[in-house]
This record gives sequence, structure tokens and C-alpha cells, in this order.
Amino acid sequence: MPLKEDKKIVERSTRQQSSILEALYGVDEFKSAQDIHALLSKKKLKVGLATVYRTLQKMAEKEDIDAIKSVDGETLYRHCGQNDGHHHHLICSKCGLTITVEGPAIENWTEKVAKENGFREVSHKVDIFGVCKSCKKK
Amino acid sequence: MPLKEDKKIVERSTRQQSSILEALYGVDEFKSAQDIHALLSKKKLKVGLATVYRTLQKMAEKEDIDAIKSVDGETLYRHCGQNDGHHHHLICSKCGLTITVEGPAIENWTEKVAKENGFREVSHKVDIFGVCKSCKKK
DNA sequence: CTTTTATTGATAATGATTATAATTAGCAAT
DNA sequence: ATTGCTAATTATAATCATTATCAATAAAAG
Repeated sequence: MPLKEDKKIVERSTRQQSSILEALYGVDEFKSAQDIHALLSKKKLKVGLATVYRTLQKMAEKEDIDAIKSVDGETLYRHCGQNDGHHHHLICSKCGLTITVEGPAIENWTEKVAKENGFREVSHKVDIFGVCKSCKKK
Repeated sequence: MPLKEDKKIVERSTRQQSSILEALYGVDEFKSAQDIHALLSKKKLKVGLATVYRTLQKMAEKEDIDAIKSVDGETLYRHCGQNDGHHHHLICSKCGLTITVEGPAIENWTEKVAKENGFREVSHKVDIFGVCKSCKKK
């Protein structure tokens, strides 16, 4: 009896999903669903806007990609090179440059604070916004 | 010639602003602009929705109140008992219970990570979501 | 009281996201 | 290759929070 398969993002694979995946993996920045949709349109790849939203959402749920909320409320997605574990981002608010960082210190701290206060099932997301070196020069 | 005054949130004080302030200070949870507006309406205090948005925004800018974004994209506000400095929140995603915590460890870590990567003008916001003790029992 | 102009508020506009409902298309079985 | 089941897609309308508009109102100063 084979081990139970990982739950798949989707039950059926489609060209649309491939296109979206590919588009997202082609850039190293956080992009919104609208961005990806525009990007695909430019390439003459017709994919419905709703499909882009749905696909990105599902992938984020599955943690195959990272999701953050921009200051103006948009949800942005990005493929994470290292899909091996929990990590955080250092994001340049000028140019969007993103550096992935790990922080055992944070993990321990949040864990401790949560426990001290009787919280369970805690989740946290630490994304640091700032201005990167090259943007500062300008 | 007198010293330049601190920039005030507002140039003129109005009953609307007082009402909004009071309403927010009357609860110990994060509330949206819409929530506050509804709350005021219930008390027969007529304040325009736009005014609630504007006022809360300005107060948040001034850091007289805290602002976070809920998972579903709403901006939520809360008065912070301690207005003396930077702090974070432990928020129950079931009941909204909020505990204010400080984290020197976090401050140091973000500072260090940012510096290592040449980032300046960094800002971070660490809000931990989880389920509080009493909600867990249910 | 009168003037000046910050502030308000009703409402339209915006913009991201979600729901709807009809159509299309995986894919397993025939 | 064809069929059937139903996931997936798509165009479009609907939502919902938030912002812009701009005339009306009311602080604060003179």
C-alpha cells in the first residue's frame, strides 16, 4: 500500500496553470494577480483574471509560493527559491528587491511570547521593509 | 519668535473627532473604520463615514493609535495603552483579544539583518496571530 | 459679528477581489 | 476514439473597503 500522496494543488493540470506558474517563476519580485495577468496578456497568453487569482491563492495556501500584503492592500506573490522551510523577507520599498532571510531568533521569541500568554496555533509573518543600498545612493 | 510647534494631527478640534477618539478608546480591540462608524451611529452620534476614515488614518500616522491589516484586507485600529514606544501585538484570531508585547530581541534582529544587507530606513511590524487560552477550550 | 479656511459629509468613483453561471476541457472508463 | 463526469476556466456582474469630489458647515482669528 503506497503512502498517501501529497495533496495536490489541483486535480487537473491545465495550460493556464502552467502559464501562471511560469510567469511567476520568471521574475524575482513580488507580483500581484493583476500584474501576472497583465504579463500573460502581453505574451498573448489568454488567461482569465479570475483564474489568476484562484491559482495564486491556491498555490499560496499550499505554501508553494509566498504571499504578502503591500501597504496599499494588494496581495503580492513570489516564488520562494527555498521551499524547504519557514523564512522571512527583507524588501526594498523603492525597487522591490527582495532578500530571503531566516531568523531562528524570531521563531524562538514568538514561540516564547505565545506560550507565556497561553496562545496556541500561532503564526507570524515578519517582513522587513526598507531602502536597499543601491536605492539609497540615488 | 516662538519655536515651531509640534505638527498637530488637526488644526481645529471638532465634536466628530472627539466622538471617534472616544469610541476607539472605549474598546480594547482592533476595530475598522466601518466598525467605529457603526458604533457611533448606534449611539446616535452622526459622523460621516469619510470623516471616520480620515481621522483614524491621521491618528495612525501620528502613531497615536496602532493600525494593522486583517487577513481579509481591512485596516484595523486600536488605541495603545502605552504610547511610549514601539511594541507588537499578540492577537487572538477567534475573539480578537489583544496583548501588547515588547521585543528587544526582535528589534535587534531586524536591525542586524537590515544592516548586514545594506538596508536603511527599515521598519517592521510583528503581529502574532493565534488562538488564546479561553478560545482554545471551546 | 465677519472673515478665513479647515473640516465635514453625502455621494460618486475607484480598485482589488469574489461570486455567478455558462462553457470548456482533463481524464478515466467504455 | 468516444462518452461521461465534473474540475477548471472565463466573461461579467457584484462586493466591499477605501478614496476623491466638492459644496456646505463651523472653528478660530480679527
